[in-house]
Amino acid sequence: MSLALASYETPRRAAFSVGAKTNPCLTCAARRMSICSAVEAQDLDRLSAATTPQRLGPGETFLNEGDDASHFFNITSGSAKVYKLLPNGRRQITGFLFAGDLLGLAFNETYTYSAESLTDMTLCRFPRRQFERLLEQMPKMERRLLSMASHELAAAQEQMVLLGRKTARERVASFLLNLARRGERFGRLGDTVTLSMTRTDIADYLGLTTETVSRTFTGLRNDGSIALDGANVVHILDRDALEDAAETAE
Amino acid sequence: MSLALASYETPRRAAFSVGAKTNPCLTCAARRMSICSAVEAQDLDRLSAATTPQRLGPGETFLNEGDDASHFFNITSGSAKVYKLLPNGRRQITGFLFAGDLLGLAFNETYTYSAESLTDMTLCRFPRRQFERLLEQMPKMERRLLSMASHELAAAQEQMVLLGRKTARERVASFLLNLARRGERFGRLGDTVTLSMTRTDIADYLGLTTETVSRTFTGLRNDGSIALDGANVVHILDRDALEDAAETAE
DNA sequence: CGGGAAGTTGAAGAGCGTCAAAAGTAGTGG
DNA sequence: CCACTACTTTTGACGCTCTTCAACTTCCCG
Repeated sequence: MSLALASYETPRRAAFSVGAKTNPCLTCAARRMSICSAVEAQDLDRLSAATTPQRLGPGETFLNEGDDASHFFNITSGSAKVYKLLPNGRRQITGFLFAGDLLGLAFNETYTYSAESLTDMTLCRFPRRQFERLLEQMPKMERRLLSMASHELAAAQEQMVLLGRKTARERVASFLLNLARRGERFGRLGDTVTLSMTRTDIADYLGLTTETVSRTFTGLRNDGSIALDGANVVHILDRDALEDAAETAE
Repeated sequence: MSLALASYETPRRAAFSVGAKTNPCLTCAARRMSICSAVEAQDLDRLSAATTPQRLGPGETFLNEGDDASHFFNITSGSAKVYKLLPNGRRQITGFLFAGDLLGLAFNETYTYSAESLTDMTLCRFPRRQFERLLEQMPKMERRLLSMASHELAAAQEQMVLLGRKTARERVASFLLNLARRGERFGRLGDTVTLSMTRTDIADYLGLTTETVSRTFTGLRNDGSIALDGANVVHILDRDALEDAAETAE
């Protein structure tokens, strides 16, 4: 659910070494960012035994709102969007997900949202019941999960402020800054952001239309706050200006 | 965070019998709705030993965004609003809270939102560290907490759809239906809703202005979907019409 | 009663959405 | 390498919903 940065290109190697003798979790680039970091080395085998690795190309729907919540997912590489639809086709993207993010934490019987890959993706897929049993046996992992859920809750509240009370310009500026911050947390430079989602996706995430998002990008470019290198690479030229435009609290 | 119904008037007796010999949790009207329901009777003493009861009148701010997250709260009666502010004074209410709801689940060092009572309130106040220690000792309670957090996350996503993609009329209709449903879950009739919050609060929750909320109420009344008995009591006359107006998924 | 807050209603305007078309970009195949 | 197509993005003109500003009404508590 956390906002995030486009196309996570792992500095280490790819998520799975399928068929390797060593536990794949040990070499998983996403491990340190996810719940797995709370799992002791000797428990990793039980974790990896429960999981099925899965590879997806871009644009694949791998989770459908309303379906039985049979599985729990952990993204190991790539990015995805999570969304909900209204009857007449309006769409709200509730989050973009990246390596380390979790998905399917539905304690309801059915998923309450759909998810679709944006890029090539790899993920760990756990049968839900089995995952819940593992949680009971690994209190540290459960605590980590609770901590991640509470962070997501805080992010969701921040997003409510954006959707309920910010102007188009503030929304786009906040969005870019969030992506930049996420990039920094994962060791990238904070002044360049690569977008793995379309303008329509951004619009559906920010509660705007494609046209307004596009116009707002243009406006920020004309102000000298950002520069666009193609449609998908954004250089932050004037961070202070962007932060003023975002009207972020704190 | 869950939407909810105005002025929780407990069908049993008030939350605390201060100074009683028996454990106050045993007579707590909020127990069955909260995490405490996952605590064995013999553990209730440890729980109640950690808590300080607190009483508030209406309009008291008991939690401030940015303050040290020193305590964790459990509402035992009454209602409150949780909100975030933007620098220029704009406000987004991220939720209305009622008996059984939790507050202060910040795994950050500081609160990320403020909270203010709407009515007379009682709450249980736990020092955060101590509460975390109790959680470690009571895995069932921790699991219950995780389940509540994931429900809140689903509710937050639903609210994002409302804020990002619904019209004023759809927002107000959804809001009223949510209150009505919450009322039903707590044994009240689903066709009358008592509002414990002002029009301004509703507006700040729905991402609108007071005027628009007021006009929308009037519109729904003129359609015959609702009737207003004073400003704070809403009778749902035509539930189907209201559900159509809400454009809820599913 | 009376005064202040909360709610309602009205008129005008702004910001964003809608509709339409042009420009840019990527993939495909001759 | 270029042409062709399909899609995404950008830009423009216009309209609508909701906001803003203002006045009036209702409610409530002393």
